[in-house]
Amino acid sequence: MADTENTADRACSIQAGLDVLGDRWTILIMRDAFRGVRRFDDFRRDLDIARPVLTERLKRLVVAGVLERRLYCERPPRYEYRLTPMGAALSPTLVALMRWGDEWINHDEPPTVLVHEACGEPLDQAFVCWHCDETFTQSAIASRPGNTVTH
Amino acid sequence: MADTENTADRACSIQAGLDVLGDRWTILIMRDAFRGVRRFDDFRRDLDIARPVLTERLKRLVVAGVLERRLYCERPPRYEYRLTPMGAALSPTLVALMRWGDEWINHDEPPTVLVHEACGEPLDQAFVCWHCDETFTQSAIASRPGNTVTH
DNA sequence: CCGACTTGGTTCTGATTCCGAACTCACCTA
DNA sequence: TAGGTGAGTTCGGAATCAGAACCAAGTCGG
Repeated sequence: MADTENTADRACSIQAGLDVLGDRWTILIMRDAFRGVRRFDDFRRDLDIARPVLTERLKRLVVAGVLERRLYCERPPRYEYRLTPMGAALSPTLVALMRWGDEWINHDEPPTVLVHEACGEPLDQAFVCWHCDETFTQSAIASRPGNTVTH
Repeated sequence: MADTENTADRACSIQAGLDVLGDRWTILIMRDAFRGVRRFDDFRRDLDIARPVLTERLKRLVVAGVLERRLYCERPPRYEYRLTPMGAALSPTLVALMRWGDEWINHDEPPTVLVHEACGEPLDQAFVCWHCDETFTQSAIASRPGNTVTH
C-alpha cells in the first residue's frame, strides 16, 4: 500500500476526518447527538435508520472516540451515547454545513436558524487570526505543509 | 412518504447538504477542487478513484450546482470542472473538518496548516455576531425555528 | 499515412457493502 | 403471565463499488 504518493495520502486531515465520519448516517447521528439525542431508540426513531446500521455506526463512533457509551441505568441495563470533547469539537463543521444548506439550498425558508444566545441575532462564521486580531474570509487563506517543521 | 414527521424531516439543512455531498468520494472531490484540481484525469489519479464512479460523482456535483463543467479547449474538446460560487461557499465546512482532523486525529503532525495570508500565522475559525461585534464559541449558540416567520 | 498516446469517458462483470425485516433476550409493568 | 420496551443480532436481497476492457476524438512522431 501507499506505493504511489498522491495528494490524498500526502496532506489531508479531511481524509482522516472522513475515516471517522465517513458516511451519511454517521453525520446525521452526530447532528442528532448535538441536538441532545442520547438513546439508541431515540436515534433510531428520529433518523428512521435500520437497527443493524445504527448499532454498527454507534460502535464505530465510540471506538473513534467521538461518542461515549455510558450506563445510565443499572437494572435494566440501559446505555446512552454522549458526545465526548472530541465529538463536541465537531460543532463548527456541522454548523458550517448547516449554514451552507441554509444559504444555498433552503434559501427561502431555512428550517432552523442559529443565533447568538446573548442577543438572539443570527450568527455568522468566520476565520480569525488572533495574531492580527482580525476576521476574514476564505480569500485570505493560504496553506503550508505542517509536518516538516518544529522539533 | 413523510407520514411520520421526525426531526430529520422537520428542521435540517444538514440533511439537505448531505443530499449534495452525500458520500466520501464527493467530499474528497470537493477538497481536490479547492486545491485547484480541475481535470478528470487529475481527479482520478489523485484520488485513485474508479472512472465510472468519478464520472457519476462529477455529474451529480454539476447538476447540484457546486461544480461547473466548462470547455477549455475546442480541439480536441477538453473539459474542466470548476467550483461555482455555491461550491466555493463550502470552504468553511471543509476547513472546519480539516481543522478538526488536525486537532483530534493528526495532532502530532498536521499534514497541512492553514494560515492567514497576511501574516502567515495559523488561523482559527469562530462564530461571529455582527450585531454585537463579537466572536464566541459554540457554548453561546442557541437555535430557533426559521420557517414560521417573515411574510 | 500508420501506429501509439492522451483525455475523457461508457459498458460490463463480479465482489462488497448496505439495509430492512424478522428474531432474540433481558427486564419491567399490570 | 401476557405484553411492552430497549438494545441488539442474524439473514437474504438490493444497491453500490472497483476493475478491466472498450470507445472516440484528436495529436504527435516517423
